[in-house]
Amino acid sequence: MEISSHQSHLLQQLNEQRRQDVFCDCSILVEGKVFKAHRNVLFASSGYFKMLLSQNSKETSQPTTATFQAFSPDTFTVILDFVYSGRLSLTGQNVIEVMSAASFLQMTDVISVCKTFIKSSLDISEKEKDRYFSLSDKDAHSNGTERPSLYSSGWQEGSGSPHSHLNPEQGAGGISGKAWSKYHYHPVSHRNAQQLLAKHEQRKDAIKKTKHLRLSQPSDVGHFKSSKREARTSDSSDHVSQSEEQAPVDAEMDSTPVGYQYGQGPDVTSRSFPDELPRMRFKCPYCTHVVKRKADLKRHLRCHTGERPYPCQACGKRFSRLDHLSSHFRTIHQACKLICRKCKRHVTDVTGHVVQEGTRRYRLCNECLAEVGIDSLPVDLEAEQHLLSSSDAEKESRWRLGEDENRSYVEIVEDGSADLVIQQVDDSEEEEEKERKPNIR
DNA sequence: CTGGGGAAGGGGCCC
DNA sequence: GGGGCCCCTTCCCCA
Repeated sequence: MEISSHQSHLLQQLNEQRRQDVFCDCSILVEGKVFKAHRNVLFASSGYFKMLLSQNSKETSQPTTATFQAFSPDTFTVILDFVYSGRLSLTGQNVIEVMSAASFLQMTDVISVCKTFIKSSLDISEKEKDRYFSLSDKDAHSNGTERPSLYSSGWQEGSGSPHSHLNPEQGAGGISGKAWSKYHYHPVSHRNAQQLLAKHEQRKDAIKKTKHLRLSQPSDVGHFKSSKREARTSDSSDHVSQSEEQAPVDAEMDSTPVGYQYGQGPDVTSRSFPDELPRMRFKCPYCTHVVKRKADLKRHLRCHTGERPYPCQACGKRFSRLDHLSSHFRTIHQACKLICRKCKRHVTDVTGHVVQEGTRRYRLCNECLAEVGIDSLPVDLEAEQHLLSSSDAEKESRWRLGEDENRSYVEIVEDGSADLVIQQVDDSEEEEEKERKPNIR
């Protein structure tokens, strides 16, 4: 006969002991703040502590001290509260840090939930963006107060938030992997997020198979960055560089991202990081990349999630970054290089044409085009007429490509960039689009 | 097979 | 934090 309340009761008791510093035999120092805990609980919850404490098991008579500066006390509070309650207080503000810390501490359950949280938020974010972009209201973009706080609902038990799906009755049982299933985070579009994740991974596999193969080989991690980048990041502490050498890199989402692996050295009782370590560094939970700004990490995460929120309205190709889209648009569709590829003379849409040869597009003046033979080279009218031939007048007004053929090169560039319209669309559309445009790389 | 060029994409960093 | 620029690497295509 099993008494279901026993687990939660036991954990509650342990949590009470922790709060009252009863039988606590482990001190964790995070940026100067001391957290008291029980070794056996930490051992059971964290791969990092398991390794740390197992190597220190012979000295059980002495209290263990661990020191961290890789994450903030607030973040560790969230982690420790989870360890002792099974409840993870995730918010949009802390999820990156919590995931990074969980990666560090090798708490796979926490990582999984953080992943789901991020994925779901991205999905919600996309839908919200769609809504706002469809309004074509620039004010809505710039005025943050009008946008819903996508992460405002913390994932806390009994929060009453529509995004909170923790059942208070399920209380403290979630510390075991089996019981964890009770604590699935089910946001508005959890299922969509999972599908999105799977799709992103499939696409990423197809597109970047080579890179992933390289990434998945730890021995090659050191060659992942260019020499310049290595030099740039060399100011990082030993903490980072050592981790990059040790941590197995696996870009697959379904695998467990293993974070920093400390505690393997002789000094396992106390582990401090060098003081010169920048106070806040953001570690990618999927790879060993570390950035200084959260925004950079957010941008970097797109290369793992495969999120491409910026489609080119001219050709449908999607980009993960706005500047890449702008660059693509200027290069491909705006025909920045208004020179004849053969005679190098300046040409306009009147005096020359864009021709397509294989996958290459370039301009030839009418004279060179005649020399080469206009029949031998298909004139690529699509790029120039794509939008003009559209029946959508609004689209035509947005993408005034070649609208004024006498306009100077500089003018075209400047005005064109101003006309660049970014549209955010649902991923399901992308899949259909991908089928329609199989040549998109 | 090889080298050059174009394009994409990732990171650092400034505004 | 977002936008944008610069730099770099990688991949692909072509001569």
